[in-house]
Amino acid sequence: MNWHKKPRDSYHHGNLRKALIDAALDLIRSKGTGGFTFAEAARHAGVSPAAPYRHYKDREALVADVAGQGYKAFSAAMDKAWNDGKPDVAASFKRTGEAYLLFARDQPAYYSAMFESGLNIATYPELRTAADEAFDTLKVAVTALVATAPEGSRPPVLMVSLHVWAVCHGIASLFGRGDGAAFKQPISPQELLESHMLVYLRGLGLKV
Amino acid sequence: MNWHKKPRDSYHHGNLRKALIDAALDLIRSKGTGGFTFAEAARHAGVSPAAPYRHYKDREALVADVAGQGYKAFSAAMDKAWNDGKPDVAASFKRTGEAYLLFARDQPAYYSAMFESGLNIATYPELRTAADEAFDTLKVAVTALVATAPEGSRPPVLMVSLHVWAVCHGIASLFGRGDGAAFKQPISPQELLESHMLVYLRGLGLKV
DNA sequence: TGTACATCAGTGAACGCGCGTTCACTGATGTAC
DNA sequence: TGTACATCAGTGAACGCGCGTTCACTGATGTAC
Repeated sequence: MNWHKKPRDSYHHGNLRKALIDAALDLIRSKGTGGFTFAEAARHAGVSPAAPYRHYKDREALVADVAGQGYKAFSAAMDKAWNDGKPDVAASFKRTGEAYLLFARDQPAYYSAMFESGLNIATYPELRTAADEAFDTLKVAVTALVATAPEGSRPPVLMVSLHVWAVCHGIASLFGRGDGAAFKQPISPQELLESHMLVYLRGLGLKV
Repeated sequence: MNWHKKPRDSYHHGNLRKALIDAALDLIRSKGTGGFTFAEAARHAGVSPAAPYRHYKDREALVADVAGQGYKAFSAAMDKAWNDGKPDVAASFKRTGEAYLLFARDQPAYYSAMFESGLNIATYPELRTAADEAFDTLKVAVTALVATAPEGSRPPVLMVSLHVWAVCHGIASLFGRGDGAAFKQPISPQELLESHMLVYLRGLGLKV
């Protein structure tokens, strides 16, 4: 974990932006989204306090970039889990929901930056776009799932997608955090999600 | 909104703790959980920067107290909505879920302090207790709801309670915030919760 | 009821520190010819 | 291929400022007798 102390081999850093994001992730993990300064991130990345200004207007812009990268990683994880619905829709759908929980558990710093940093969506519209992209994967999965029902008795995709998103997010946020903030319960997040989806899909009349 | 500028009528403040909590709520609302300093809260409350130390060890202790008060207010709102299951269990249950959403919408500062301040539950065990108290109301409601099913086909109360908690929390966090952080959708939080519970309860075999 | 005294809850001045931000600078890299 | 030059991405010193925290203090309140 001493990567940030490694002396640079040249005057130029090479990839300071990435280094700053990594530093921010480290600091968010240990002190929370608002728990570090711009100068601290620079120090962590091994550069002078003036260097970050070449890449970000201010500390918030850095956090926003972290959130953006988080959405990208999240989107990729969801895509990978869905895997175009192979080998079958039911299994892929389940994997996709689990990917949501795993991301929250394994990447709590990204998760915090994405959902709890209090960044105003109006100020950073690209965050909204990035989030929508991840949500699209979920919608694709739900569309495929809903299509297994007989025509005429298919529930609306958007509604179902939002339900699924909400329940994944609720379970992940409350019970499935990788850090100390979790309200731990005797039932695991994975079990909670699975049991919920079982009941919910039965309620939709879908046999999975 | 100039209450904090009102000169005190005596040397003693009278209720500085409450004033500091109000100041913190104000600041959280405009700048986020981590977006203000201890000195700023003091200034906002109209006292010297040394005064808060009579009541709190540090800034974090103040935020923790805010979260604690938030849980109390939340618990009270849930209790009031449940109203001992009157006039009937189905209506009360629905009201209780809606109370969750309303709290998140109308008290975003409390909501942030409670769920997004990154306070470590191990450091402030009283927060866990306060949260459990609010959750208890939900469990009471679920118990009554489940009891309307024929004996032998009743789903486990804890599981259902956690499902309901998660979905309320997910909807509130993602779509139902009173501040700029909401991922607004064409379906309202209230509609989302209602449609979800309709499907979910059908899946449980409960007629409501 | 009056008084003496302990305790409580504030003041305000002081301190060192680190932060944000600017600046003129410089080393490294890319490119036109 | 060599060279001149523009641009890029850093440095490091400097600044003023506000923060956190401590301290001796003091005004207000509560209470024993």
